[in-house]
Amino acid sequence: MSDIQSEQSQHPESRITPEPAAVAPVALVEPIAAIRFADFGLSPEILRALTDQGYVHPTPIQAEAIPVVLQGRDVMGAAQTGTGKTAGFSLPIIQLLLAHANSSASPARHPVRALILTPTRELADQVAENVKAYCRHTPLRATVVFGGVDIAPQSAALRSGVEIVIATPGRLLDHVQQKTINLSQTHLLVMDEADRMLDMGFLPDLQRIVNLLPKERQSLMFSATFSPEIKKLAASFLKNPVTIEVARSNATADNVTQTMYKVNDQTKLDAVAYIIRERNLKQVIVFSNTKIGASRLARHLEAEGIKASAIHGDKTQNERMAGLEAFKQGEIEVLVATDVAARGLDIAELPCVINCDLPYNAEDYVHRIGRTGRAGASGDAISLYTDKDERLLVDIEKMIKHKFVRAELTGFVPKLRAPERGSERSQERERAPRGDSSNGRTAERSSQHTRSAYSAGSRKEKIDPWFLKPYEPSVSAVDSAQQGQANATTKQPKAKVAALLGGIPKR
DNA sequence: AAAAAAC
Repeated sequence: MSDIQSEQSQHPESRITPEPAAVAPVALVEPIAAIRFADFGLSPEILRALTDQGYVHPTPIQAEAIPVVLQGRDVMGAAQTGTGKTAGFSLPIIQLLLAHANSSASPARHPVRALILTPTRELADQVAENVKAYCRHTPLRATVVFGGVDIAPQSAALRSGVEIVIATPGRLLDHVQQKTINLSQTHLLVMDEADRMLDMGFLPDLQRIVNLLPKERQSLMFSATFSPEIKKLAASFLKNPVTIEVARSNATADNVTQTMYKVNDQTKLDAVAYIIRERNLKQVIVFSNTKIGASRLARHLEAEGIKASAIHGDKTQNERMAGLEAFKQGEIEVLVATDVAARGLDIAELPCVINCDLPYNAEDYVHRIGRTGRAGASGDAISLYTDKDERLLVDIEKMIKHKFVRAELTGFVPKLRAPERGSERSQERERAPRGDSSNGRTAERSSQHTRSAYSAGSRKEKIDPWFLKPYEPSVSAVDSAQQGQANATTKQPKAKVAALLGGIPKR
C-alpha cells in the first residue's frame, strides 16, 4: 500500500494501482484460452449462438458458474462489473431448459420455466436482449416484462407462451394479479444485481414473487457487490448454495483509473462542464444523487453547449429509453443519470464516468464506475466531493480497500453567478420544469411506497481510521441506522428484516 | 438523506 500512496502523491491524477490480486487482474476479465464453451456440454444450438457473436472462450465467472448451474446447484456469484455475469447464468439456464423437457401437462404448452429479475427496466431490457440472442437457434422463447410501457403487448407475448421471463418486480406482480402469468412451473430463479433486489425497497415485492414459485427450485444470485449482511439475507433465499467469487466482493474493476476532486458545492456544475471540456470527453455518463440534480445538470451542460440529456425515474419510459439509445448512438455526448443507470447497463466502450455527487451507498460507487472499463477495456472514473462528503468518501475507501488521493481541480475557474436566495433545494423545486417528468404518475408513485421507518437514523460523527477496521458496509436501509454506532448490533437489523418478511401482506 | 419499482 505504501508504494501506492507515494506513487500517487507524486502524480495526483495517476491511476489507482490495484491491490495485488490473487490472480493477475486481467485474468479476471479475459476469456480463458484453455477452456471453450464447447467443453461444458452446451447444446449445438447454444454454441451456434455464441459463435454468431464471436464468443469461443468463457470468462472466469462464466467458467466457474456454468458447470455449477448445470449441476442444479444454487449459486451466489460475485464478480466484478463487466466480466460477463449475464452469460454466466443465461447459458446454463438455457441448457437446463433444453435438457429437461417440459414435463408439465399444463394447457399452456409453454409454461414459464425460468424467471430473471432485475432492479431497473433498462437492465431487464438489456438482459432480455442477451437471453434472446442466446436462445435464437433453440425452440425456447423469452420475453421481457417491465412497467412504464403498455401492458397489452406483454400480456400477448406471455399468452403466446414463453419459457423465460425477464422482469422488474412491480410489473411482474401486476401480470400475476391479472393472471397473464403463471409461475407455478418456474423452477429457475435468477436475481441479477441481487444485493439491490434484496434492498428494503425491493424486498417486499421480491418476497411476494418468491412465494409464488415452486418450493423445489434452483435459485441464482449475481452481483459485483455483496455486503456481509446482504450475504446472510441472500442465503435465506438459497438452498445449500455454492459461492462463486472470482474476485473479492465489492472490488472495483482493475482497469478503471479513479480520481477524486474536491470541489465547492456551489461550483459543482461548472466543475463538471470544465472536466468534460478539459478532457475533451465525447462519451460520458455523469451520475447525480437526485432526479432534480440530474435534470439541473443536464440543463446546465446544454446551456454550456454540451449535448446532454438526463435519465431518471421521473422521466417517462419513452424518454428514458430514447435518452439511453441516443447516448449509445453518440447523438448525445453526456448522459446525466441517477442511480437508475448505475447497475448492469452495458454501454460499449464507454471511456469515462463522472460522479457529480458521491453516492450515498458505497456499493453504488462500484456499480457506477463499473459502467466503464468493461470487458477488459480501460476506463476513467472521476468523482467530485465536497467537505461534507468526507464520510461517504471514507465509506467507499473502506469498501473497495483503497485510499484515494484527494486531488485539487487545478486551472478551473468557476463562473460568477448572481447569489441565490433561500435554500438551493426549495428554489430548485420552484424552478423544476413541469414537462420534465411527467406523465402524471410521478407524484402518485413517490407517495405510494412509503419510506420505511428503517431508513431513519444517523451516522456516527467520529470515525476510526478505515484501515484499522474490517469493512462494515451499510445494508441499504436495513441497518444504516445501526451501522454508525460502534460495534453495531447485528441482531436488531436481522430481527427487523425477519419481522418485515413475516409481515408482508399476501395479495 | 435518495433512487428504484405497478397502475
